[in-house]
Amino acid sequence: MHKQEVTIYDVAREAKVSMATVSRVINGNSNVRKETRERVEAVINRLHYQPNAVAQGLASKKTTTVGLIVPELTNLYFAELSKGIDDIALLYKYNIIISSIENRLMKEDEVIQSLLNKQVDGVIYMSNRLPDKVANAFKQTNTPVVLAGTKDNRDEFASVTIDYQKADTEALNLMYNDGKKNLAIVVGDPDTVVNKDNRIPAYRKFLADHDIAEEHIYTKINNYSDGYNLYSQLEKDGVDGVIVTRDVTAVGILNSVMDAGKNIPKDLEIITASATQIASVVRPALTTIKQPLYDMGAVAMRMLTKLMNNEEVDGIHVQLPYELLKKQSTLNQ
Amino acid sequence: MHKQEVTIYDVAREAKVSMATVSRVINGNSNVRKETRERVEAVINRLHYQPNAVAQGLASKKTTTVGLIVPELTNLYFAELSKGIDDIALLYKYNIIISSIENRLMKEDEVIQSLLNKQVDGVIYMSNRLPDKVANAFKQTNTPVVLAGTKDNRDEFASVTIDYQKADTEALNLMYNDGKKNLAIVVGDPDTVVNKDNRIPAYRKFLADHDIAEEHIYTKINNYSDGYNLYSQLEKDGVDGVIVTRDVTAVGILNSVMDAGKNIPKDLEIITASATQIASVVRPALTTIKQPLYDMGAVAMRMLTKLMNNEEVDGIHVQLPYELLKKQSTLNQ
DNA sequence: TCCGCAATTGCAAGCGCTTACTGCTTTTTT
DNA sequence: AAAAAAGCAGTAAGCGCTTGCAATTGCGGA
Repeated sequence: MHKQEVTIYDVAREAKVSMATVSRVINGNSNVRKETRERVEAVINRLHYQPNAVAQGLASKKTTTVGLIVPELTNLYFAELSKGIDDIALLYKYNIIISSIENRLMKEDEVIQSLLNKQVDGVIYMSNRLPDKVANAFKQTNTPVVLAGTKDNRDEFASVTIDYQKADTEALNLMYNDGKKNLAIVVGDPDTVVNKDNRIPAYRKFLADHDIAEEHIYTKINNYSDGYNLYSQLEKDGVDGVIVTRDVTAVGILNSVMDAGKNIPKDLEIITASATQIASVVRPALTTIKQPLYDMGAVAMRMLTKLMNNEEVDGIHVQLPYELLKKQSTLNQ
Repeated sequence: MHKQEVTIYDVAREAKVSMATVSRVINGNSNVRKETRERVEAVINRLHYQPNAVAQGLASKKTTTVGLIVPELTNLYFAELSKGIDDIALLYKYNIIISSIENRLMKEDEVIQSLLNKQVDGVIYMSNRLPDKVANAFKQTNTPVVLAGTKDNRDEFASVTIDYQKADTEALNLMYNDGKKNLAIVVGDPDTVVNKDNRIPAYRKFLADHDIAEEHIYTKINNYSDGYNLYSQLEKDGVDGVIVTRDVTAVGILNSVMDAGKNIPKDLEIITASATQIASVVRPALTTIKQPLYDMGAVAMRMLTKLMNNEEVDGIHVQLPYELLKKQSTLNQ
C-alpha cells in the first residue's frame, strides 16, 4: 500500500478551510455553516476523497467494526443467524470481521485476542462455549458482547435465544401424544450450556413428569454420518421418537431409517431442534422446532449497537418465540 | 472505548528501552540482542501488552485484513469456499472482513468502498459480477483481488475456478450416453460471465456437435421453489435430462418430480453443477459436478497472500480439477 | 455604532505504532 | 592493532484523522 493519494489535508487546502472543518463535514457535525459545508463537499466529490477508516479509528477510538465468532462457517444455522446480523450491521454501517473457531478449539483465545487487537467495537458470539480467558479479555477491554443462539452461565453477557427448555418439552410432548413412549435426545457436545443446562434437563424432567424410567441420551453426535451410524443403536434401544439438535444429524438418521426399509414416522419420529433449509428439502420433511434465526441475529446486532453506544437496553436476555412446525417426520393428527 | 490501558510506551519504559526496540521485538525484527529481546518479552507478558492493530495499520500501512465479497451468506457454495479461505487466512494471520451483497445490488459500490476505506490489504471476490466502478476502485487503490469460484471478462483479475465448459460438456455427455436426447440447462442470472460465456456456450456447442436443434435454456431460476415450480415446464417441454447450476434448485426440481409421481432418473436425469452438502443428503442423491470448493478457497487465499506481498505468482488464472460424481439422479451403468 | 453572545472555524495536541536515520558498540578483516 | 563492517539501540518524524479549546466572525439589541 503506497501513501494515500488524497487525504483530508488535500481537501482542506483545496476548500480553503482547516482539516478540522473537513472532519466536521465528513462526520455530519452540525457546527458548519451551510456554504462552507457545500464548498467542502464539492471538493470531496471533485477529488474523490475517501476517509481512511484506520486513521479515523485511531483518532476516534471507534472502528465501526464488530467481530463475529462462529463455530463453523459451513453450518447453515449460523449462516442464517449471520444474515440477520449482517443486515442490521449494514444498516448501522458496521463492518463485520468474522472468525470461525471450527475444531481448533485451542486457538480460540488467540483468534479472539486478534479480534480485540483490531479494536472491534463489539462482538457477537455464537460459539457455544465461552472460556474464562475469553470472558476476561472482553471485560478487560470493555468490549460489549452479545450471544446469539447460544447461552452462557455468566448472566453478565447479553443473549438472544429461544426458550430451549420449553421448546424441547413441547416437542417431546408432541411425540408422546403420538404414542411414542421410548423417547430419546441426540446432542453434539453435552457440555455446552444449551445442552447441559437446558435441553438435557428438559428431557429428564419430561421423563420424570411422565414416570418414564429409562433415559436415552446420545451425545457427541455431530454430523451427518454420526447420525447415519447412530440409527442401528437407536433401533437396538427400541427408541421410537427422537429429538435431534442439528438438522443435518437428523437427516443422517432419517436416511439411515429409510435405507433400513423402516418407516418414518411410524417406526421412528424425528424432530430437529435447529432447522435450516436442509430440514425442509429432504423427504420426508422434518418436523422442526423452528427458531427465528434471522430475527435472532438481527435482534442481537441491534442490541449490540445499543451497547456500543451506551444506550439503554431493557433486558439483556431476550427470548424470541419459536414455532413447532409439524411436517412428515411426525404423525399427522 | 476508553484510552488504551497499556501501550508500547509503557513497555518501553518498564523494559528501559525505546519504543523502537519494543516495536522490533513485536515484529520479530532480528536487529535486537537476545538479552534485550527477552527482557522486553518479559515485560510484555507481565503487563499483558497487546499491540493496537489499528495504530499498527496506520503506521505501517498494512492492516493484515482482507475483504471477502460474497453474494449470499446462506449459500453453502460460498460457505465452503469461505472455509478454505478462512483456514489459509488464519495460517497467514489475516483477519477477514466479510461483506455480503445479497440482493441489494445497487449497494455494491458502497459496500466495497467501505471495505477499501478500511484499508484491507486484499480482496477475495466471489460475487459473479464485477462492475466497472468496483474494478476501478480496486485498481485505483492498488488493492489485489482474487476471484474465487467465479470469473470476469477482464483478464487482469486473478481467479481460481474449474473448467466450467469442460465440466458441463462432460455432464451433458453423461446424460446423452444414458439415452437422454432432450437436454436442458437451468441457470440463475444468465448474464454472469460464468453462465453467459461458459456454461451456456458449452451447452450450445454440445447441441451443435450432436445435431440437436431444439435448445432448452431456463434462466432466472434461483432457488428451491423456482426449481420446484419449473418442473411442470420441463415436463411440458419434454426435457429428459437437465443440468442445474445450483444444487438447491436441483433439489426443488427433484422433489417436484417425485411429488408428480415420476421417476428419477428414468423420467428425468438431473446433474447439479455446484454441489454442497445438500446434494448428497437428499434422496435420490444428486449426480454432481464436484468442485473442490475448499481447495479453491484455499488456493485463492494463498494466491492473494502472494499478491499482497508482491511475490511471484505463476499464472493468475488457476483451474482446479473437478470430479463428475455419479449418484442416483443419473442411471447407473 | 458598539457590545455580548452564539455560531463558526482554526490550532495543535494527540491516538499508538513503524521506520528511516544516526550513532555507538562490538566484531571481523588484514 | 587499526580500520572497516556489522550489530544494536535510540531519535524523531510521521501515518491520516479527531477533538478540546481558543480565536474569530456575525448578528441582534441597546
